[in-house]
Amino acid sequence: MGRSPCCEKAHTNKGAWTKEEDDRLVAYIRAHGEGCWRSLPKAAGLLRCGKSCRLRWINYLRPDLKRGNFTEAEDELIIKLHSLIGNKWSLIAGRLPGRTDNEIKNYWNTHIRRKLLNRGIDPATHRPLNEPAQEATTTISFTTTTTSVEEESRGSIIKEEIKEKLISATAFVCTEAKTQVQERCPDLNLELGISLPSQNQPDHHQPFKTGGSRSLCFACSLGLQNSKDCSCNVIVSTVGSSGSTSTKNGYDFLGMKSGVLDYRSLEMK
DNA sequence: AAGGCGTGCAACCGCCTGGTC
DNA sequence: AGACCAGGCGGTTGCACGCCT
Repeated sequence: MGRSPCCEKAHTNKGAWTKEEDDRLVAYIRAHGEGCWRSLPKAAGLLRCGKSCRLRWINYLRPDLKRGNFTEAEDELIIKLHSLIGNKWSLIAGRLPGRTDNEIKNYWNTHIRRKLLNRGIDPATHRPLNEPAQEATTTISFTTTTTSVEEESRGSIIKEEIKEKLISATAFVCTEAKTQVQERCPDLNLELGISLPSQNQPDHHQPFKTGGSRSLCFACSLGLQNSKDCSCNVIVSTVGSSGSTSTKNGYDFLGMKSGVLDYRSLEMK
């Protein structure tokens, strides 16, 4: 059975939005708020697909959007975040108030890619262009399903090394980016600090404390409290011998607790 | 002036994920 | 457990516009 279309395509407009359509959409959302996108077009009297309405609102009509050129500081922040998390445009957009994922994605493809190439940096890997290509995807498993004590301890060494590298890389990015942007946007919350999960149950969404006992999940550290990416209090994946995962309290930072760190999530294409 | 070409950006498409029943 | 649905995301497309020849 094929996937059902998101809306009745036969009776929907496509292509550029007219002023009148924009006005209708804005008026409806002002009156009723963002709600069910599927039913919104009909309710607002628009011959548009719900997805199209959502996109138009998020990328163009939202009142908090910052139009205009990207600043140098924003450029650098995007580059650094991209080097850390790859093409996760929505996550990157989450750190740039007033910018949308689509805008950042377009800006990356049209400006930053070229800028990095001019600097002699591969925009996909953030490495010098003349550096030999490396395997793009590496999956490192340090599950404790091995029976040998030796293998287990080796796994734990690798695990610690990865932890340290992630922490230092993250700290570098956070510090650099924060310094640059804070000067221009003092109100911007740039607490990009990322900590490993505390063994203790963290108080959800408490302010990030370096050296303290509390920690936030990755999403919260990126300022995405209450987003679907937030894993505080929710997830710890434990990999059983069957390979299946189960969830308990706590946060599984990039699979640290589960013992499976999938570098595909950090892959730079 | 006009045609070709490159660039930028809005919008679409298809897939994935999480929630609900 | 699995089917279905809505929302969200990243990749891609297509059009408008400006520059160059």
